[in-house]
Amino acid sequence: MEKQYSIKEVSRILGIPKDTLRYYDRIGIVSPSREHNSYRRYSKNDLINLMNIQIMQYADFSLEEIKGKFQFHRMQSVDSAYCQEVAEFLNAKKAEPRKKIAHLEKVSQLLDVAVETLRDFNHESDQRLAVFVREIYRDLHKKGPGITKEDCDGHQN
Amino acid sequence: MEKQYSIKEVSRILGIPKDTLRYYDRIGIVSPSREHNSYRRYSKNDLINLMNIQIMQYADFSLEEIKGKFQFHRMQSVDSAYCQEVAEFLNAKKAEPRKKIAHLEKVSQLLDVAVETLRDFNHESDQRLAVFVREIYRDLHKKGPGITKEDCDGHQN
DNA sequence: AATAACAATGGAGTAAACTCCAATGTCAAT
DNA sequence: ATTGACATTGGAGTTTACTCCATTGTTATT
Repeated sequence: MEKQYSIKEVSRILGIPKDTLRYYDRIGIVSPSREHNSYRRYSKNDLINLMNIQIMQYADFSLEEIKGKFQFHRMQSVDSAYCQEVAEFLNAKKAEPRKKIAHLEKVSQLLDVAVETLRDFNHESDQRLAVFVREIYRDLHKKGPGITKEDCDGHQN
Repeated sequence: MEKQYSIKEVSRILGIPKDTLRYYDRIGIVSPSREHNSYRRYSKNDLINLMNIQIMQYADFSLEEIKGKFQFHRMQSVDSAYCQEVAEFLNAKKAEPRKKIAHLEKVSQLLDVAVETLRDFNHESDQRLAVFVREIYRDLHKKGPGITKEDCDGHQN
């Protein structure tokens, strides 16, 4: 007979709060079986699913996506067509972290230059800061706002 | 006399919805002066502040942080002590995007390996996937959960 | 005077993923 | 039988940055 786990044990083992486990049950993400007294009994499979969910969340998948796109029992039974489907889904998601990294790299540079400029002002860092800010503005509105700090400081109707 | 802008003009120029501008006013982030009729009148300085806010948001600062840490008029008047203070704050923030990038890079690799493994299973990619997942688990709980997929699949009390 | 276009306000709703609470039920040990 | 630790539920609250709405006021034009 396989060991079953109480909600408290699962919480301790996986580091997921009990309330969160109940929430997952509620929204149908991991719904363990129940004892005669209506206490939740988590199977080892439930634990594996929960671990998979933790990994997915680490990878920035929403619970909605997790619920909609992943049926772990189908993956465990090595359903080849289904594996291809999931592979395609994951493949499409690969663009997301790349985009975020590109964004964060700009932020990182921006902070570097901003700190430099604030620490001891000089024309070189000030220029670089201006360049960054313009670049960000281009990102912000795909077409620039038609106004910049300089435009503002200067004359305009 | 400097030109003043109506809320609609500001919205168009900076691409910020009118409701958002009113919201910023409400929470005291940018509170323009008012006309006799209580209409908001944005000065060029207000516009500059709003642009600075857009940049800050791009750099993942919350409105709370923006409101609490940045007083643009103090920066414009080149208050040296204040500039140092802000420089220190920004400097401390530099760790954040770096950490996020490190995280996203792992996610990116994870997706790569997961897709590879799902597309055509082989021991090499499967191994690499296992290694990644373990690494993520180490990240998740600074000390591992004392349980892994393998532990689960195998025997255990 | 009527209409349209703009403005104001307070307050409610939205998203996501929890998190907390009160009331109640169950179980093991004293 | 009573305590304490554990469990259940429905429902409300949290967070952040908006976003929407209904009602009402203002301005310019017809």
